[in-house]
Amino acid sequence: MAKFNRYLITAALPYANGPVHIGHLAGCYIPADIYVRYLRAKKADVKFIGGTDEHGVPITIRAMKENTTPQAIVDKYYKIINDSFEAMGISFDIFSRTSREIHHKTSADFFLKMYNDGLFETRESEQYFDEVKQVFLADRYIIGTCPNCGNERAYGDQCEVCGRTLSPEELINPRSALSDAVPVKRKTTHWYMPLQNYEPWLKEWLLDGHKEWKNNVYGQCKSWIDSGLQSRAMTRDSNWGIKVPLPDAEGKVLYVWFDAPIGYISATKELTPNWADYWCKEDTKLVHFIGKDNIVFHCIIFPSMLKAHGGFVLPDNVPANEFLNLEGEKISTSRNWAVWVDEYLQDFPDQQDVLRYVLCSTAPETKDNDFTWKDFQDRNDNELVGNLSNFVYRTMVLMHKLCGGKVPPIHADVKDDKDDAVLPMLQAAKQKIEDALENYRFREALQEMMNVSREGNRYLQEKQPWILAKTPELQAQNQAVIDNCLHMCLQITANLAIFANPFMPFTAKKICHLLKVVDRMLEWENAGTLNLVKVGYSLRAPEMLFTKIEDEKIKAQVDKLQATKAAAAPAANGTPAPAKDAAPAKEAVAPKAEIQYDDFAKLDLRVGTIIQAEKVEKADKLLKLLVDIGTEKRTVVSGIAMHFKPEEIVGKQVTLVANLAPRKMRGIESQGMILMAEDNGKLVFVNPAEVVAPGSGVS
RNA sequence: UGCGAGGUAGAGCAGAGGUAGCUCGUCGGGCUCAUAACCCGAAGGUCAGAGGUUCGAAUCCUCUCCUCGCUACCA
Repeated sequence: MAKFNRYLITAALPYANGPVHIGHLAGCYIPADIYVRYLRAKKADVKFIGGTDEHGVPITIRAMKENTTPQAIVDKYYKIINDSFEAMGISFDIFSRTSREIHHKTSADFFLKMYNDGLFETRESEQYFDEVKQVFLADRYIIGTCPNCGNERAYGDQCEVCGRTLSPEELINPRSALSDAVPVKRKTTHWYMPLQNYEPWLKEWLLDGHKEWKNNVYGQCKSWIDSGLQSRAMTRDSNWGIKVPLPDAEGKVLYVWFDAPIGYISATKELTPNWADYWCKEDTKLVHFIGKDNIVFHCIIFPSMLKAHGGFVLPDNVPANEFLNLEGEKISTSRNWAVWVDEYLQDFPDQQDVLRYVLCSTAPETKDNDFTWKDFQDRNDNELVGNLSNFVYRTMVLMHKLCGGKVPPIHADVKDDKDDAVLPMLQAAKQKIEDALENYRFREALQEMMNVSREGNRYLQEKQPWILAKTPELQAQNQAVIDNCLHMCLQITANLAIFANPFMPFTAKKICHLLKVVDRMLEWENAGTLNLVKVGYSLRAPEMLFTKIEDEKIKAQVDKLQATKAAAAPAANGTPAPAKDAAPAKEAVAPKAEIQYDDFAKLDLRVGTIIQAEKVEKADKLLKLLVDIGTEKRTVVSGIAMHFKPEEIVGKQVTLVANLAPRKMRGIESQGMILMAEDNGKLVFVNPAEVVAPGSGVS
């Protein structure tokens, strides 16, 4: 421990094309946050770095499909992701983004330094090109018929139906996933990093020097290194990303896996002018928290880059976690099989610590694990409510009933073995939690913390102060025993706040509030002592730290998941579901910017009746409607043909935006817009609950 | 296909040659300060399967099966 004087902790940069889900939290962000909070409690000099990864081909493709810009996509998800982390108490010192100027400069400089030192080789290769969209295509974005099983939607790198690994050449009838065009080969030049040159060094630094790394991490690295490394392209053909800082490099950007980890450096620069202390001094302990899919990049490629560039510290550890499943199935963003953090926060307000607790205790530290809502409820009800919350509550209640609401004194003359055992128990727990945390065994640390509460309950049960209080004739001597017991219970409660703080910071603060102590009590050095609450202090009224979760709430969550399955089912029969290719089923709802009443008042909303409806020729989605708004009849073109037949909507009342600037669609001028509610892809008319006169205003 | 990690009680995990353990659930009992919470006790395992080494194997070796990841242009 003495070896390091400061800590630099990073958590994988989430990719900004979707919100974060519980798998992200369990695998990476919660362990990282626990570690960081523990270090801060020990008053260590620590910086916790995070941010979104905003480059890469998938974002550009998504933008193309949604007819928007990559920037719009990353802006949207940066906000959602950042808000989710903040609300969950993931205590980043900075949560930056790789689209920021400082990152562009840092990455470009990093590349340039390596370039100037002659550490890249250039190679020309032939890549598939989409002539319609004018972009190079990654293998993944070429679709064709699988030569093995005949699946017509096999990807250029793999067939999802038979699992066979493919190359685009093998596909029968290959076409671009973006435009359906037949891809052509085109020559392109890229800068490669010869990773094989770093092999001897990697063997020494990683294989010999870091045998203490987790099995899954070490094993995978060893396998890569032993099988021989190759040159790897560090640039791509794209116009979204960090421009290659060289002449004649138009249309070339840095490979996202080159720039993303440099994001840790840029974010630190953005955070503090002393960034170099954290990145360049040998007495800094750098730890990367990631999921198992990121192992080679963080353990082999990025360290090789740092080594090649020179002047940077290398990771001391990369405690990668495995994956979290959900109700027995893999979490899937595209199939919407996930518990989204932003939705959890809405559905379970102020219950961040429940999720933090459950995800930590079921974290996939050594193998993939399963999250189920039933387990979530059980752990909350049995462990948090039954054990922890209950101990604190009964301590507070008894203290009020039997000790006048004040911290009772210790009476040395009646102290017994059980009282004396409390201090060593707390000290042993502190030691065990420290050992576990410093070795990245978070589940174990959490269990030790809960064990303290369990010991507290047992102690209280053995002393039975409520029995002693029932014999008034012995009041004088019994009160001393009661005092000792509750004094100890209160000290245990205070210790619990310190122990719980890294895992459940919101709960730790609640305990501080109950005990009327300041947050500084949570400093780690205070753990394992018995002078945290002062004799004679009057404390607050008892409060439950956690409450049971009703069955209906759990059922609602399970139903919500099952509904996504049902929604996906029709696509599954017939043609194979284009799972990853489909636009994510979830449209996260980012709240729009606040507006003033005047902005709202500009809208002219009116109720109208549809008096005519017909399909627009050569357009699958459009219906041409004639809407009667009392004073006049408006022609409106509406994109609802997939949802309604013309004949079934004639006579319906609708809400019309009457002062929207007219717009021509398919040659027809649309004079307004009809309000629709969207429920998971299903459209529903927004109209008055009762029929009103055509032209009635809406406000 | 190859490589890596994992497979231990209903669930989640620990144990790395010497009597299979912890938390939760289940069952039985106790208690009443505490939200049927708390405390005590019990049941529940051919340690994925097969073979081998050994006085002795969950643990070491060989083979097989299952899950997940990586397999170098998904990020």
